[in-house]
This record gives sequence, structure tokens and C-alpha cells, in this order.
Amino acid sequence: MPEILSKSERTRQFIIEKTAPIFNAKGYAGTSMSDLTEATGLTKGSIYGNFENKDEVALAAFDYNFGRITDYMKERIKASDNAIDRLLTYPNVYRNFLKIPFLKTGCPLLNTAAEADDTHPQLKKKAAAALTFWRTSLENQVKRGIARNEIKSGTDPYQFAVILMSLLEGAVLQAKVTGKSAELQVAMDFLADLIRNLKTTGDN
Amino acid sequence: MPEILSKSERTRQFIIEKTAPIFNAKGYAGTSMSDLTEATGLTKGSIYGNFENKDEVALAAFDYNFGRITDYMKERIKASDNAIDRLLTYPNVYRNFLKIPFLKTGCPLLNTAAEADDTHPQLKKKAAAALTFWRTSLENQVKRGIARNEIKSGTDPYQFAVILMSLLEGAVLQAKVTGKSAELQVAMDFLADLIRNLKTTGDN
DNA sequence: AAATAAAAATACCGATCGGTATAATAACTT
DNA sequence: AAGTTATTATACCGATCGGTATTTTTATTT
Repeated sequence: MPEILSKSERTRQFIIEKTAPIFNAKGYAGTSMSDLTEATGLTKGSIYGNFENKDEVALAAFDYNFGRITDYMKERIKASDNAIDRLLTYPNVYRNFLKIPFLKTGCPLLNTAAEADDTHPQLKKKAAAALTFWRTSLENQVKRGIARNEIKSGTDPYQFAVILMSLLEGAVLQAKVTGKSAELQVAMDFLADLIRNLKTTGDN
Repeated sequence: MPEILSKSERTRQFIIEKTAPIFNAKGYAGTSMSDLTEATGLTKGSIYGNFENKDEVALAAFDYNFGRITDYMKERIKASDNAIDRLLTYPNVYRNFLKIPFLKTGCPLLNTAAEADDTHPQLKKKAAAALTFWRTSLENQVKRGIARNEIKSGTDPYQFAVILMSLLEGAVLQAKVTGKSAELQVAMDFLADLIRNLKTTGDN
């Protein structure tokens, strides 16, 4: 485990960070190698010295983009100590989706899934894995809430996770294309109510 | 109003019908002029004789794709005579989304909105208009249901429309990328319950 | 500091991109 | 059926596409 990152490791990371927003905004097909050289200030020789081809940059960029939003959420979720408040982090954060700087170009999962499902098997696979990862994480949050008697025992973790994700992604899609967050507010209000209804009643 | 379509009008329509699925599958940036000549069997000269440029074909293709799903739903909705059953048409149809032939390449609204929001102002505008059209249509269905005393008077048409659309689009996104319709089933079950809960109780 | 290894820049490749004159052909009009 | 108009095919344009071999520069090791 190197204390100091080698030049190539640093450059590789630099390329990913600089190009990830471009891939998210323009998509895989819409992003060209010259977009990448422009965004990084590097030459094609340098980029191809660190990545095999455009695909490899795109795949790394997706991981980076998804990792960023995952970290962002994780950070905010752990600020709460009970299952209901933790779940409420999702509507609370996504309510302001359009104003979160690194999400200005949209949800990487949404963008990548929509583009890649019929065109790019490798990206599709990554998007599918990210979706499963997210869903499993939500399911675990619900399960833990049930175990700690904070969430009603009858709650179906899988169903709840799918509903939450559908509401988030569907509302983000609408907000992004209309430019308004009214849809986001209404959907997040609804989701917040759903979550609060998971709460165990005082008795039992 | 011509009884007989001119050659160019027929060719124009032919081009739209043949290329619309390609645009939906590959997106605007991912679809090339040679994709269009290949799909139609025509030459570039012919296509450019009927359309100004690639943009114009793409815009017409979007209208065609969106019109198709709109007609498809309208046909099925009008088979029911009360507001609840009419609304239930959405979960009933979308439950089988992956198996509906002309939707194999996904929801045109979802695909176009996701790609165009940061890249193609004209397509974005069309997607936004389609979204508003759909939402208004849903709102009117709810309002009519309230007027006819089939839907609870307290129901918020705007909120309901946004929730329904979010659940549909969000679930379709998940189903398309995972290749399974389990998410679709679960989300559509939930939506169907939501709709049934709009029903007026016997008393009032 | 010199030698060596690694990384980045340059210059180039063939292929494809969207688009356009122009020529050939087919459709309409009389 | 002949003449005219509209439509389609051919052949080509410069620009850009993703990618690579080679040289120059920069890191790293000795």
C-alpha cells in the first residue's frame, strides 16, 4: 500500500474527477475524447496512457459519480440515530436536488440507466449493480428499524425500497426536465408521509 | 386537406416510423445518419430531401413515439367507465411494460428527458411539454372523478398525478436496467392500492 | 547527478460524422 | 403521351470520431 500515489495514479484520478461531470451531463455517446482532453487540459496521449479506451474512462466516471452521491447520503444519514429519521434523509435531501452542485447534471444512476440499457452492456451492468446496492442498503435500513422496534414489523423491506427509489427517480426526472422543483416537493412530501407511517405506534 | 398523401408526405411518415424506434433505443447523440439510412433503406439524399437535418427527424420521432404510447393508453382507458378503473389502467398496463413490443426500447419520455435535459434544448422542451400534457390529462381524470363522485373530494389532482408518474417512470427505469419486472410488480401493486384508496366510501 | 523507467505530447491513422451539390429518376400536371 | 415538377440516388465535402506509434518530457531509482 503506497504512502505516496504514483504519478499515473494521481493523473488517473484527476482524469476521472474532471471528466465524470461531463459523462453525467452528456452521456457516453455524447461525450467525445476531445471533451475529455478539453476538460482535463491533457492530451489524448496522456489519457490513453492511463486508460485503455473511452469505455474505461466512462466506467470509472460512473463509479466515481455514484460513489459521490452514496458518500453524500451516508454522511447525512448517519447524523440521525433512529430508522425513521434516517429514512427521512432521502426526501429531505432530494427535495433540494436541483440545488445540489454536483448533481446539477442529474442523477448518475438515472442518466446512465436510461442511456445504457439498450446500448452499452458494460455500463448497464454497472447501473444495475448500483441499483441493487442502493436497494439492499435501503432494505437493511428497514430491517434494522424493525429489529430495533422503530419500524412496524409488518413492513416489507423490498417493497418499501422499490417504492422509495421509484418516487425519488421519477420525481427527479420530472424536476430536471421541467426545471422546477414543484414535482419534487410534492413527491417528497408524499414519501415523507409514507416513511412516518412506518413508525411503530406507542403500544404493543 | 388532401385525400391522397403526396409522395413526400408518405416518405416523411415512413422515415419517422422506421427511425423512431432507433432514436428511442440509442438516443439522439447515439443515432447517426447512417443508422437512419440503414433503417429506412433510403439514402441520405432522400432523408435530407424530406427533413432539414437530423434534429428535425429526432423531434418528429419523439412526437411519434410519445403519440403512440398516448394512443395506446387512451384506447385502454376508455374501455372503463368510472374514474377508478380508468386510473387503474396505468398500473395494469405498465405492469407488463417489458413485454409491450413497441416499448421494448423503453419509455420515450424517460429516455428523452434523461438525455436531453443538459444537451438538447429543443428535445428537452418537447419532453417537458409531453410531461405537462400527461400530467394535465391525469389531473383532469381525477377532477372528473371527483365531479362524478367516484373519487374522494379531498384528493389533490396535481399531487396524485405527480405521484403516479413518478412511480411509473421510476419503476420502469429499475425494471429496464435490471431486466426483471419484479420492481414493476411491486410498484404497480402499490400504485393500484393508492388508486383504490381514492374511491369514495359508500356514505357521504 | 546520471541512468533508467514511466508518462505525456505530437503527429498521424482510417473511419465515420452530419451535410450538400448535382445528376438521375419517378411522380404529377396538362 | 409530353412536359414539368418533385423526389431520390450518387458522389463528394470538411470536420470530427476513437485510437495509436513515436518522440519528447518528466518522474523515479540507483
